[in-house]
Amino acid sequence: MEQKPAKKMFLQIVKQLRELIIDRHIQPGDKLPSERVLCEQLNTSRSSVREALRSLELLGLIETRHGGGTFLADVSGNQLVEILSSFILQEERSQKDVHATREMHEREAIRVICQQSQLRILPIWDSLFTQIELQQEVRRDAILRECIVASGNRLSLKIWMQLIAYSMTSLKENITDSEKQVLQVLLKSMQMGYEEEAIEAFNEWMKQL
Amino acid sequence: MEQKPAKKMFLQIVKQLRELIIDRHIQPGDKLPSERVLCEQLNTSRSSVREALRSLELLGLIETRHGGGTFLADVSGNQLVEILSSFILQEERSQKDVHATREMHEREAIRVICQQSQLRILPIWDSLFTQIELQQEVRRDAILRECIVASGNRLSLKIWMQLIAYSMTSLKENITDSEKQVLQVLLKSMQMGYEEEAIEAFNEWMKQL
DNA sequence: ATTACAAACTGGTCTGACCACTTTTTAGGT
DNA sequence: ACCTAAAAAGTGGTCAGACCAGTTTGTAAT
Repeated sequence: MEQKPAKKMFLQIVKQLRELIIDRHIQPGDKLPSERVLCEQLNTSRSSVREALRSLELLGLIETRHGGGTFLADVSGNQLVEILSSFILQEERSQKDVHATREMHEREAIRVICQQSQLRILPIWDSLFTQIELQQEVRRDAILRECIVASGNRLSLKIWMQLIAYSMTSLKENITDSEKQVLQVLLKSMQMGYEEEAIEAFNEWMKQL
Repeated sequence: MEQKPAKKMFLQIVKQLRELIIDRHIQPGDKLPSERVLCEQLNTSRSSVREALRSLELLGLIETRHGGGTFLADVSGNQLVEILSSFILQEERSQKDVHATREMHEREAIRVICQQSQLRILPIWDSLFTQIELQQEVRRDAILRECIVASGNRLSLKIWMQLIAYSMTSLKENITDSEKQVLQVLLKSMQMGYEEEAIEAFNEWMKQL
């Protein structure tokens, strides 16, 4: 049993693909091993490999050409954000930058919401507030995604989601009791349009994680 | 040709799932039809349905519980429509979003510099100030690049350079006389660590372009 | 050397099967 | 009637194999 089936296989494969890309120095535009080779090397089935590849494709991290092969997304092919992918996939030590950049997008979204009254009155904020209050299971990234979606910047959303996908932080877990207060401050400040207070609360929240 | 198999099946399924969620008023936290039901209703195979579902799972839009079912992710479900439409429908990149995102990275770099004294005392700021004063040819993007480089976030720098490449703005041209003053305010504010003043000057600068 | 064709390779889709886990139903006993 | 425990059904997780439809590569004929 060299492998623990603890987590979902397709997620493990995503991680293994990342390692494979690093180890073999695969560059953007380069070809990945074929699905059949991959499932043999990773000791899994082609279906699972495909589930992982399709996920990465929806994220825009890879391109597939029928009959041609699977390729690391190429920057030159006017895909705007693809460069991210290679950066995230290939440079392990850059987690700090990924983290900082992700927070940048989150902060900016909060600022945008604070500055636009029509965004501050969205019902989602009250809904979130209540859910947090009622101790319901709320994932951290869900809250942040709402902010970025609300901010209306699709490109920012796309960048952010790619950053999230590969960040090993605790953002994909539910919030805890100790976060309740600062989160409610954040939401209320946002609704009131108090930009600095909202940013302050956000920074406080991030400090806890 | 009533149906175009032009696009990948799993992308079509993602789209159809979106419609299904809308039509049936499926709310966040609600259960989706089972994989076996879906592949029957969508007239496809379970493999393809799974490829679509796994993609959405990596995006955090759905949750799956082994033996339990597939559920719309809490909170974020009601934004599913927007997210999917921007991802799947290959919505053309809005120049506005590119612009806003680029400015976001620039603003953040300025904030970082203001907040770290060792960045504020870099000789480059005095050098830039003098060059502007002496009316030398200085490209707008050169100034901004210095800021982002100084901020130390290499990922942000990579993203920014990509955004610049797609920007149709006049950032690649030299600064004009009318920008001199606001630029010098920006630089001085940065050196002094006056974050709000620097951001103010930056916004003023951008408004002119 | 060039061209045309065949073979090998690769992604795309589908079917069926089995396992692990959860939910629902059912049967038994109180 | 109620409660409990076992059985059944439902559901996601994984795998193996097959066939199709494109692409790439190798090869033979010109």
